Amino acid sequence: MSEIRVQIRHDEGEARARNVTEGTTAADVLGGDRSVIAARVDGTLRDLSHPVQDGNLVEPVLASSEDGLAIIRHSCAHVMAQAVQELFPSARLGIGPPIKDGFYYDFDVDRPFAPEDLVRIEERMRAIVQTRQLFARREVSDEQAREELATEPYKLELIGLKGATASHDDMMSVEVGADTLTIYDNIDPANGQVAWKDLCRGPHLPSTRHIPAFKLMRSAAAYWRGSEKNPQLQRIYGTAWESKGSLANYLHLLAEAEKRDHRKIGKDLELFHFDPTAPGMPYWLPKGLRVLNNLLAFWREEHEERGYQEISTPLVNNKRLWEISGHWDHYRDNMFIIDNDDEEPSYALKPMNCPSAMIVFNLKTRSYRDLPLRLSDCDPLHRNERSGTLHGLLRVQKLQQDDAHIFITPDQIHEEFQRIFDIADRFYKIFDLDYKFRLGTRPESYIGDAETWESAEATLLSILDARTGGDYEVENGGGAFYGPKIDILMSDALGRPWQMGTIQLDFQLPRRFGCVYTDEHGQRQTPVVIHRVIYGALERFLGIYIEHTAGAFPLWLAPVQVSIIPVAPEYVEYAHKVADALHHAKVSVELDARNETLGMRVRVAQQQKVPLMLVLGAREAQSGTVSVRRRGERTLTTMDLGLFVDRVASAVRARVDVELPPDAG
RNA sequence: GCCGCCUUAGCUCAGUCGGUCAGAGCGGCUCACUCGUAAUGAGCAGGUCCGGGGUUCGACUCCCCGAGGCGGCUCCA
Repeated sequence: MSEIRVQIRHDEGEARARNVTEGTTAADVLGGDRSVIAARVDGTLRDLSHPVQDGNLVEPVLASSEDGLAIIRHSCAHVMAQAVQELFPSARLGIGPPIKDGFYYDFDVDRPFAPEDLVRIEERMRAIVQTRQLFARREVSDEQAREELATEPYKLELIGLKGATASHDDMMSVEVGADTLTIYDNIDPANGQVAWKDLCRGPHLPSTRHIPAFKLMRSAAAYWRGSEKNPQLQRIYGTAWESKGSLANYLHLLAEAEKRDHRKIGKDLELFHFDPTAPGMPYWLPKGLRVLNNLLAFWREEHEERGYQEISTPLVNNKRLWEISGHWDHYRDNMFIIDNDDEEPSYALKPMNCPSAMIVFNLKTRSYRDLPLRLSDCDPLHRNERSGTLHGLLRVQKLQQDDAHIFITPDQIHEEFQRIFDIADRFYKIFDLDYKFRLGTRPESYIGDAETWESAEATLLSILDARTGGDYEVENGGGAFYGPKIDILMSDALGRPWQMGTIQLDFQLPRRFGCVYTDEHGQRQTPVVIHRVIYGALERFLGIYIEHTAGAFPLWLAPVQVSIIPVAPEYVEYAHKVADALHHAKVSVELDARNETLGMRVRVAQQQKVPLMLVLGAREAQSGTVSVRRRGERTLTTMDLGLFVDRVASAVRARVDVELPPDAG
């Protein structure tokens, strides 16, 4: 046999050359380390059984690496599909890719899976893992694949889409790439028989015994190839890890994340309520509204400083307005329409503020000297969402955006965008939130001409490139119907992404509403409008922020900033004096003089996430001091009442944490 | 909108394979204790078992319809 020469590299270190005989596999080259479950050959992930070629650079893929976990999860998806088809012979296969923290597989089945089915499937999977089936890769022609998969209509459809899918849909391309089709056989080592097989690009684990830990999570319906027009398949989600410890750790993290759920915290802290009579439309309770008002007060200060002028406009408009704006044709399904049988025309609750801003712009003749004209509008909006899409505060039907419409000349676009990005930076830094950008381009349903759209998209692209150095996503077709947009995304406690702020470029609405300004040559011009929100919807922002902080708001935002706990009834009088002093200094106080033990009342304040607690007894009453306990800390500080009031009040005003003297006992 | 699951006291949840089983803890109220930094003790009150139909001698329990919620899909701030 002839010799070939390969390079082997471990841990990003120096590559070392080695001579091996032809036909040597990646596994042979990399040695018998059990934590190596695949190979990267010249940068491409391969099975360990892949024969290396002369000149290849071969690197190990560890089970615990990101690629390794994806392979474990992908192989686990196969095991699940095999179990499902063994238990439900009529089940037909959809696709089964690895995803963040796990995998799923879609099936066309006679009836949806019940929770008990998942238990049975999981048991069968454990049995399959026990048998140590081998994953064997085999290249097949299109014809051969069609023949072997004749009973799998969805796989046949994928074969027909081969090549076209790779660029369009990552999930589909897991099954078929652009090149030769491959089938993975699961071989039972006991008898050498093929126990199961699936059309798949791979790579896969050497055998099922390399799946150390997995768990099925839930089942749900999902449209075939992600389109509502297609039939629904039944999807089972699972998770898989390189060790039992990692699985346990992941499940623990999930449980912890659930405790941060803003819906639970909102109830515990009495922030808001959803009533069955108003789905998706929050009742703001006193404490929740206080937080919301604090957010808005901060927002107003910052925006007035930056030249924004706030307006408020009608909640209900005649449908004529929505016809002019295009909402009637492009957004009607999401609008609450008030239809009086005997009266023409209809009215609708506003789902967006933009048309009203156009009307305000048109109230005067405008000069280029008036631009940029920044009109903000935080009115409540109503959007009639499809049922099944609501989600606590994160997806509501009544919302308030920190909205603004900025009328500018075309050559002011770039600078105005920079100003908006600066505001976003300032806000998100204060709240310590992570975010990323996403560009949304022209959707299927749009107004205006393609050329204008393309130039607007190009403008946004160049701004984004300059701002982020290319660190952003592009969502084709993700724009608003009137223009392309840059969205700002954040994640909830479970890592699910949500669209928060958005900055949208609009050449269409000003034209539709006949907005004009006079330029420096006395010519009438149509302004460009930027629609922008920083918080996004206040409801969603607060929901995300609750999950981010687990309800432990910073001092300036907290609904109750100081909780006062007198040690015994005879000190209640002094406690009232302290409460009054704080109240007059515009600090939000709660006095807990209930007939409960001190420990109990401290505990309640702690659970209510009150930032500061004052315990008042004989010592304090006598010396005119307060004994301060910070949320989450056990160390106490005793300080003069007047000093404490000043410190807290100024910290609240400055929206910073309060500074207390070092521990004085 | 689609699929599945869920809905019992203010909250969190037991429970009945259809028959005095409507329960617990927390919370609330009352009383006692008068308390120094994450749960003092005792007693009392509190439920249209989501709503509407149906099956049955009998329905919180089974069936159908509806509402709301949860998890996804689709759609979006």
